[in-house]
Amino acid sequence: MTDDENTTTAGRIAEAIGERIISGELQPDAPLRQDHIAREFNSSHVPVREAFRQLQAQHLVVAVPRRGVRVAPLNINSVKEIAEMRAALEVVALRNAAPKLTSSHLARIELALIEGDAAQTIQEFEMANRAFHHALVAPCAMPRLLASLDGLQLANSRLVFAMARSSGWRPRSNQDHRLILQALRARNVDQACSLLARHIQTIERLALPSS
Amino acid sequence: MTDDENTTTAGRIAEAIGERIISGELQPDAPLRQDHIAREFNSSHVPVREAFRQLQAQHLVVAVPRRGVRVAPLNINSVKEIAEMRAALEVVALRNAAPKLTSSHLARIELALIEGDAAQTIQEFEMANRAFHHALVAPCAMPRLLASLDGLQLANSRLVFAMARSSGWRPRSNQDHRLILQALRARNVDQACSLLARHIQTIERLALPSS
DNA sequence: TCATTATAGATTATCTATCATAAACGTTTG
DNA sequence: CAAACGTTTATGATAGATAATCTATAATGA
Repeated sequence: MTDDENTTTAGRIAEAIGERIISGELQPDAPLRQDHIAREFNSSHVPVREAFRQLQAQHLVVAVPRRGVRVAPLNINSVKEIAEMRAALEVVALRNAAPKLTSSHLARIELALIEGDAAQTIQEFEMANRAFHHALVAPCAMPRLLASLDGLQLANSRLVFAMARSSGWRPRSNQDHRLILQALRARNVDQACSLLARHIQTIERLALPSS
Repeated sequence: MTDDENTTTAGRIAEAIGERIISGELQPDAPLRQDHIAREFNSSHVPVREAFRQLQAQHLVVAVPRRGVRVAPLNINSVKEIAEMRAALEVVALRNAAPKLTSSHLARIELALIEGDAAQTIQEFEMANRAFHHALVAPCAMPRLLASLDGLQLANSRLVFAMARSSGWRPRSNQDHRLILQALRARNVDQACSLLARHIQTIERLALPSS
């Protein structure tokens, strides 16, 4: 879904470790020892180091010279930061995607919406959520922007999983998504963008109920 | 200024190659052979491959499996893409930075402005330009957003250098920057944000005078 | 004849295995 | 508490193996 870098050993390792970090299987600040990982993936330390550089660029690990890499810490401030970045960038993307939206694009968006309704676990819900937002902006044909948004979505999922782990989780409504799709079907781009921005802020508010 | 990853060999190589790509010394689509670069930097291929992964994350090179990496192509569409991303993100950053701006921050912004006025070459101008925009948003204390903006600034510089190479360059006015600083001194954040967004769009219009 | 295809050799990316060095860490002393 | 020592670990070098790609030449067919 995100990247098909699974052609090289380094890409495979980066993808596998990245998934573990996002799912929470690897805890924040956990050290990643390169020869342990190399043994696990039946490789040498060279592709492992390449994978570390890739994960570092995604902000999933932090590297300190001569002390290796650790899983990136989770700090509550990044919830707001990521939400603000997503709100700003997804609106730009949607505004560029809207004129190119075909009925097949709309069908794909609706499919993600329906899958979100059917989600029973937080993992299923997050997968559908990512699919919805991705389908919404994919037609904009701005590769750099889409790559940024993919990274922000992954970082957001990591935060969602971490918070669900401490606060529990119950199925949520997709009413926001449904209204956005309605606005797009009505060709009301301004409303769709405004709903999208507000929707992302809402997610942030769910995360920080006190503020 | 951008990153102090010069503690490791891989970081040094990535920085050096990145500068060559941005300056235009390395042409788009030029192949980067890992053992040539290793010889040049008196290293083995291991840190070179790490540097490639880092440059790939910055969109400065593209890698195709089993065929190595090449300097990323320059396409005219990315001018608009980068301008839109910068406009959206810098406004977010400035809005978060404004409440924290001290007089020392304002002095640093003004210094970059004055250095831009004194710039005689496009290299000097771009350096001052980057310093201005960086100083403008740095106090927002949003590390992920600042990293994104740094990458976008570098990509923008690469496009500016490439276009100057074909169309020539003459010193430009910093009137936009001056007005933004004035608005900030007057604590008029809304106006500063609006001026900043328009300023970035203006740069895009300079790049594509036909549209 | 000309264009296309097949083939052989050279180049190169990718990765393994092993080793060397130095920094960081933990433990045991003085 | 602090210094010394051994262990662990990151970083990188070196050599070599494999396989994919590229180039140039030869062969084939229209």
